[in-house]
Amino acid sequence: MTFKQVPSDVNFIDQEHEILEFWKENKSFESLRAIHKGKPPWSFIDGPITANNPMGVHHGWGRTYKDLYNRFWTMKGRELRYQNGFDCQGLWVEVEVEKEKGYTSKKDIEEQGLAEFVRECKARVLRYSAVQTEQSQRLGYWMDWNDTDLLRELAEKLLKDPSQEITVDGPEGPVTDSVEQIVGRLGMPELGGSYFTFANENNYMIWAMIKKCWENDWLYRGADVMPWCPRCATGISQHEIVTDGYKELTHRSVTVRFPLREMTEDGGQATGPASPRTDPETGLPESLLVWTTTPWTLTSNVAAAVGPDLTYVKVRTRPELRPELVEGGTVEGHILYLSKGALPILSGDYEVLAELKGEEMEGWTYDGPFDDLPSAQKPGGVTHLHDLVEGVEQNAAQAHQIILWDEVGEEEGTGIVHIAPGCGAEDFELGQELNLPIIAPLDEEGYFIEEFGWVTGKNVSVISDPIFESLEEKGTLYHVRPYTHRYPTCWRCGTELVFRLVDEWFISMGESYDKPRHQVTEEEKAKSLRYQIMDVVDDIRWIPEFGYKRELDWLRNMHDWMISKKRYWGLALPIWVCADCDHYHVVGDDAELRERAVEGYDILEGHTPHRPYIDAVKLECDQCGGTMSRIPEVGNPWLDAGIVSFSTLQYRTDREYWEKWYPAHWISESFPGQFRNWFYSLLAMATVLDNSPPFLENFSYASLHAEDGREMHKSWGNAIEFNEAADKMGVDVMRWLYCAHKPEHNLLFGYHRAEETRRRFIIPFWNVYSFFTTYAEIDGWLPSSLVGDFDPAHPEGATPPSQNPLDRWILARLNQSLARITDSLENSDAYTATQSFEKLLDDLSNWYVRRSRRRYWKSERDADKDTAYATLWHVLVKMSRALAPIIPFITEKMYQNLVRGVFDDTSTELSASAYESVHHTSWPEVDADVIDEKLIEQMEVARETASQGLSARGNAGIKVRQPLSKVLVNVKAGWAELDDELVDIVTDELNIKEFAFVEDADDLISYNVLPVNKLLGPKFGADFPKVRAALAELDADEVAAQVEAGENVTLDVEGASVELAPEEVLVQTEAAEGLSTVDGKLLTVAVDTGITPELRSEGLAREIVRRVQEQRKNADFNIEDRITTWYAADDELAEVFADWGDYISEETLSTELIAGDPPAEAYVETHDVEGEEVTIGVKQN
RNA sequence: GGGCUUGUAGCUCAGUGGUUAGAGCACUGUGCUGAUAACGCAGGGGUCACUGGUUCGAAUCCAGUCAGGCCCA
Repeated sequence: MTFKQVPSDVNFIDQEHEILEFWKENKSFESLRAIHKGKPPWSFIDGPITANNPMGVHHGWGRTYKDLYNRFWTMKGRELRYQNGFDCQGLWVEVEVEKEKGYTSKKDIEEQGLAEFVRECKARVLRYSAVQTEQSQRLGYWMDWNDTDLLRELAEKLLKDPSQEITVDGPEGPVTDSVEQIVGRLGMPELGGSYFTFANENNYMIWAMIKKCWENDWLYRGADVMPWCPRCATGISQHEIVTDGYKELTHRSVTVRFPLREMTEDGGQATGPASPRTDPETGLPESLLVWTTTPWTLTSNVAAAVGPDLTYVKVRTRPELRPELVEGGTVEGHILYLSKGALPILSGDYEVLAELKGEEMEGWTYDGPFDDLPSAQKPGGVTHLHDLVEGVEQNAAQAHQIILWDEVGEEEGTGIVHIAPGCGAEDFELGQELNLPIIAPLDEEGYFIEEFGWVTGKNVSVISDPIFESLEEKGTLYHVRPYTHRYPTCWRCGTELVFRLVDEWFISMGESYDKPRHQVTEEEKAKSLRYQIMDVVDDIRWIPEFGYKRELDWLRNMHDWMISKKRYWGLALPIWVCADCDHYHVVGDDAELRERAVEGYDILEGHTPHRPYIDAVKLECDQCGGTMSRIPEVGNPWLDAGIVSFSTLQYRTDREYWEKWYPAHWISESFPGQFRNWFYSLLAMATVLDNSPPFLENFSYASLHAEDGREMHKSWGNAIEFNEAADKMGVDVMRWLYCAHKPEHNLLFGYHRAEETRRRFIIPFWNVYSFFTTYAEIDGWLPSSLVGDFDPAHPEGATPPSQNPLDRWILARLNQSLARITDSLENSDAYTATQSFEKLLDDLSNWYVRRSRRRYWKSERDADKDTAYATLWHVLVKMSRALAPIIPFITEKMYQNLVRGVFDDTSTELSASAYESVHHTSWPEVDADVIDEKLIEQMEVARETASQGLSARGNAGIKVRQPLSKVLVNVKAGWAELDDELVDIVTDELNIKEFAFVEDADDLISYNVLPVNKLLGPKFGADFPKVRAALAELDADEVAAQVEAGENVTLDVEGASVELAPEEVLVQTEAAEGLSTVDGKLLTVAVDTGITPELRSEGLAREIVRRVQEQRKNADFNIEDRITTWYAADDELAEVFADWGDYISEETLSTELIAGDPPAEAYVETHDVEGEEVTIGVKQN
């Protein structure tokens, strides 16, 4: 048994599929769990992914981090839960199911039946959880995944017959239950697998949380005017609207006259339609000028607001001056009131008659734009929320008057704001303060309700034109203009939102005190959930650090949490309301529900706690004995996701288990959005339930964009689907690309980046491995020294001993890098880890192997060769094990060959039992003893010497193949000269015979002198530029000599003599005379460019060797094949063959070197070497 | 409008007051090679977003402006 030779060109993607198959067949993940069972826990709680569509490449980014740290901490000897989560409930699923079924409204859902709709939602989630599971597996994400066939089967059966009894396998044996209940128990200990937020336990755990809020007096039923989607027929909460919602839209804004009413006889204001108020001077009718971007709200006008301190103007319009500008309108003028700053809004000629303060206008009454509709005549207005207008006797028409409001500005509009308390949040607040009537005109789907006359039954989306026409008819329309603004839209379906008066349920966040946090008292804190959560936030490590500030900022500003939604598929809010007395009660769990139910529990029995079955359950009111029904609303989906640090950790059923796994050591999601969503809901719910942090470290990352820097959108043609990416790039490449990026910056993802990543890391790494196996197989080398000492957790064993400086150096670098990588990964810093790996690989591939090739290549198998193999094998095994969490496929492939291929029970030579998978091994240990800092520094100097030497050769135009006699090196202060063993490496690399250090660089260079800015800047201040100039005047060589001798340098600065100490002068070197010199930071390197006849002959010999090697390759010989070589050459080249025959034979593995024409069966080429022709033939022996 | 964050080569990004601002990719030239899809050496490529300030000296510190991203109003 020996290593398998590995080609350098390999199909990584096919290989990944083979490895997936290998893991599956061998149940490698299950074995991993068995190995680590009972070790100290490392708790990761997964943020649930919405199981509604296939996952995208942006999910791949997050899942790579999750898998990486799961694997890392596993290797560090911790036990993990490996539970993935699926987010299941909510509007997003409903919307997709509606699309699938071709539904267009809530009516369709209700007509088709809620029970069926909810089953469809569950089935969709099951189907896509299967898709996402398979995609995650493709990524190499090791989790406790469900059998995807079973998930799909459950989806089918659920639709066919949810009550059918089935038996499925669980970790502790088979479980039998109805299909519906099996689905409701997914993720529970008896079934294992991913958690699903629709699970019964998740729902009941939220009930317990809401009950606790209720008991703390933090739950309330509120009314508010909220953004509302008429298509989805539901309110959109603050969480949802802020980022995803706003769009730049152009609407038609309308400016309207509100005619003022005449004063009453007693000097008061008219409260009903009265004669129009006219200006005593001109006799013209007077109006307020009012502007709005939402014409439909004019139907519900109640009042008009002015800024008390703003200046308003009384304006006479003069259409009669230029009647040609008046299209079909009256040429008679008006008196208009508007704010002074809004004058530009006026069209046509006008004349300012007077100025007045807003506060002077308070109480003026006016005729509303739609007082002719019945709605304006109803006392209190029109709303089903009667509580809000209790005691309001006036109707809207009677209530029309000017009110004062500080928030009125004049940047846009007319400075007079139309107030419709049923159509705007601020309007509503004002209306409540002033006890105004409320007109709430729209039903759930945006249709005008009864009481609106001709408007009734029309939809808000088509009402603008009829409104304009009606205003035109009445003569109150001033003008209509396009207006572009940021307007909220539905994040799910894109429909423009309207503002609608609704009653919803809220969790109170408590007051946000207007003072620094440390001044908030304990009593204030006890009342305010907001500050309690902030304290919890303090106990968490946030990566990146600004996450801490973000979360606190959100908490300072957030409104009460609206937890209800008027939809169908979701958490059934456990709130029951009495039909008789309006008292409500919150149910804390299933047991309480069963106990208190007076009706309908039999209908729920056997079903999961979802609509419609849960709605059948009635309770008895403990206040009045009436019948209580559940409110129809379902819960906000962030409740579902936020409860998982309790629900999935068996908080209600096994407190010991919960204590073992709570809080999570680590959670991770993409930060856009999550500070207000998942992070927030986790924090809020943990604070309510346990007043403790639900996680200790939060690692978050930015957004994934396409390579063009824009967001990925299918319609833009720049989107890449996950499956396509995986099978075109390969997931190791994707994972490296994801990790080799600073997470707080947006990641640009695409095929060019992937190709670059592959070439930068994956391919060179594979090629080092390929190099090793090629020669180790030829020589039959095996890591025999480990026999008897083999530890499957650390299969590379102890650092192999070596006297070779390159070996010692790469082993030092390996362990130095590993120390840094370990530290980085412990601190969730994959970026730094990948940078260290890339540097290490560069050292390994482009220096260690480059310089060590001959040790593997030489013919005889000696101790040095064995040491070389032992070193490279050790480095490859240890390095690939450390890389395994990041790139699990390629490292598995290497492990199977490098370790498992030889340490096998069946092997006769190395009988030892390796783990089946690289992922079963432990995190490699740093061998600090071999980190020889001095050697690492010396090698740096050696590489720099070689680099400058090559540069010097290049400058002189001499090929590297041509040997030269001498290289001269001056090492600058602070750096040590090279040891002999490193000198050999440099001369070999440079192809130069003799290496000499020179004490001072005089012979190699000339000088340039500069002031040391850091010292002389402060010393001379503003005179510094003059000192610099004076120094430049002096002879540089002389100054350099003085400095070298430790003498002061004397300058003449505008007649004054100035002394500079040696350390105040910087001596720079410049290119040389005679030699080819390169001056660098550490060294000055010069090569002697003279070529003697002997050197020339040797150069030609190397040239010949090179040609023969090329022929071997062209002839497709194997690396180890022995050959016979013929040559036909004249003069100088013939001599070279004669003089250097042994060398040429040895290098080319030629057993014979024969002068003369090659036979027909040889592979022959004719070359031109330095103008001379030579024919060479090669033939395998 | 406020908070956080970013702006450096064609691209991706390093660079926390000091000599001539760097790396990788891409491009050009050249060299090396029986592991490499590579690699080495050299070259072209810069308004360090802009303006002002502090300083002998600013990509770096300060103030403001502009632009992008995230969050909030």
